[in-house]
Amino acid sequence: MYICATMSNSKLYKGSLNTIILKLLNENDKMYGYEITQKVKELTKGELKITEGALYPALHKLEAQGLLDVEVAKVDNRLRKYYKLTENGTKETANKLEELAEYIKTMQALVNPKLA
Amino acid sequence: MYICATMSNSKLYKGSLNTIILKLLNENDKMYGYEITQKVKELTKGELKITEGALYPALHKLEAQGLLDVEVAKVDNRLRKYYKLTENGTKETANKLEELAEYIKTMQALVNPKLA
DNA sequence: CAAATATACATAATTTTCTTATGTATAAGT
DNA sequence: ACTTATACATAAGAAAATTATGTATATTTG
Repeated sequence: MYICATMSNSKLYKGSLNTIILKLLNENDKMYGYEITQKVKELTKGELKITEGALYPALHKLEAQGLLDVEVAKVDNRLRKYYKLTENGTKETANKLEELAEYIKTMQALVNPKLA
Repeated sequence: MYICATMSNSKLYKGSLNTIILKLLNENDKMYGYEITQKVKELTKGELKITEGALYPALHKLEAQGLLDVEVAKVDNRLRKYYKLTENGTKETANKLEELAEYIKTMQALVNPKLA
């Protein structure tokens, strides 16, 4: 028997995954997919879990948009795909971060109008 | 000829609409749909526009979930549907607001780890 | 040493939640 | 008269997740 005690992966509002990926790559120069999932888990103390079904398609799309470059490596006989920001990716990171800040401000105006 | 000068309705991250609706009803006791769209526009100084295609289905769903009660009124020969929180709706409002606060904290941990 | 867990990628089916487009109807402004 | 505002509604489509699988190698553990 198994009693589920986990908090059903507290909400990742749809639309913020790209921002997270770009920001992490902005800080860490180059990362591979699995590393990103672990980093997010670590930084949020387990609050947020990036699922593979969301992450890998997102990485592929960002690459297709020219925001990321890929470099394949073999470590311990296992494949790794290192992603890093292109020039446009760096610009887009700034945009996304501003968008996020704007969103947070907007939501606070709605949810906490006294502080606005 | 028409040159579009609008900022393509600055991002509403998917998942936050219910929070907004519940919070507004928590503050204003009872509101009707159109009123909600106007209130959001006002509070966010035009930054956020709730589309009808999103709002009405959301209201219907919240009602179906037992979080809202409806009361139909006729004002100036026009229909209005006033929504108000049920008891469960009030509880869920608190949950959603906590969820939002959590999300903002989480995103700040990711995007601004120096402050964490 | 067999089994389970961790590392590392990937994709398909489905669900959720929007946007866009359309429709109906009345009231008020120009 | 025509446009804009008020007030509801729904359908089609898009976007972005979740969930469920699948493959493969390495490491830990009982």
